[in-house]
Amino acid sequence: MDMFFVAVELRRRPELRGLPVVVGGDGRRGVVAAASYEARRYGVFSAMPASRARKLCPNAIFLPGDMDEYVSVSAQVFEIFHDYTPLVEGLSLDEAFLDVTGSLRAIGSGTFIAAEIRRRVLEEIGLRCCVGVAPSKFIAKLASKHAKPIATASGVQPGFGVYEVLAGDELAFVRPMHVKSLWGVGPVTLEKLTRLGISTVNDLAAIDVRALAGIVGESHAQHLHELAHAKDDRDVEPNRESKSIGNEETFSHDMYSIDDVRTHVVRLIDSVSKRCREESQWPRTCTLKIKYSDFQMITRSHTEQTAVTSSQAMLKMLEPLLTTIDVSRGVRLVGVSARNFDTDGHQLSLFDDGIQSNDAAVLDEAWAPATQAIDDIRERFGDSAIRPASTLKSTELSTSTPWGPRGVPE
DNA sequence: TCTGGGGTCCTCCTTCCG
DNA sequence: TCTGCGGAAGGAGGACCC
Repeated sequence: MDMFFVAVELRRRPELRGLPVVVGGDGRRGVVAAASYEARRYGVFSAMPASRARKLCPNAIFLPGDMDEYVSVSAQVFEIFHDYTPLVEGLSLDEAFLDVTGSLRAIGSGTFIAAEIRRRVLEEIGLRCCVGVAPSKFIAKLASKHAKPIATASGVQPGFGVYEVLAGDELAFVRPMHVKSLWGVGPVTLEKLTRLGISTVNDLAAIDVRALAGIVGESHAQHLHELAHAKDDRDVEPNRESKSIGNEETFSHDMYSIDDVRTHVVRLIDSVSKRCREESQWPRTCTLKIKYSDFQMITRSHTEQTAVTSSQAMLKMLEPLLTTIDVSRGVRLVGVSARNFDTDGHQLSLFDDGIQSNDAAVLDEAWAPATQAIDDIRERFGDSAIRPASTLKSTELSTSTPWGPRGVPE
């Protein structure tokens, strides 16, 4: 999708079309989540600190994000995708891979399907999208980038809309590109490759994979080597299971009190455990993430023998880890995540059954009726209807960015 | 004057256990 | 009984993606 978050906002506020519009970055510590092409002409792009974006483009209109609306619109777009193939692998809210191999005979060529999807997304939802058509996911991804409009200081050049790379043309397409176009080349890897004198995919393809492994590690080297030779045989996976569920939040002011940190941890646990239950995922491992005021980040995790889902059980796992946090350094961000999911729930100990138990799984079971009641109340009256008492003041420090955990009451 | 949030994957190190 | 080895699992952190 083209500038998805901004495009959704422009649907609601058409008077802003043609103006530099930025979504996100309205908080004291916010960053840009998406920028219109008009804003990009001034050098504003996503992930940029809002303060810098304001300097580059003082006329930009900053809008707070509305994640619920983006999720809803994304679902409508994905419904259209499913009219052409059941093999849809969502990459994010605004991006997906579609395997249309089985639809070619019944519907038409890849480029025909791509054009149809573009037409319907525009007519039915009012958003523009670009499509890359290619024999593999990696090349299709690059082709879709090739199809997008380009913003330059002199204006916005319209893109192709649909760009196809035919089987056999992949190498000719990818070889002249800069290595940073490849998946897996970020700032650190780019720096390493540049030191080796590698700037294009062609340069990368010429280097021995063992020499590359000495620089970036064996697995990463193999991955880059294959991409440089346009090899990518990954299937489109429509039902990829999530490996972890988490929430994190950056605060408008650093925290120096362990009680404040704990309050936010309780709130984040409440949100994460709720999502786990909604998705029927029972985690065995809970991780606490802390970013100090000097931007040093630490993670501390705990793994239980059996899986849990209640907030109380997760708190039991993280509470001892909280005592290792040095709050005197100032805590800028707190995050909680759950992983190591068991698909078949958890087993109960035979020797322990109290809600004061030190065993997280037993605690989990003891709290099950209350947890179910909480979920029922939220289902009927909304997320803000009930919350942990210890979190009643916890939103005071929160950033005003829209990217915090969903379901947090005002 | 600053540097988000939600993920995945990988690597390295340590610990435990047979 | 002690020691060393190797694999599995866990913990921490880095890099990357959108």
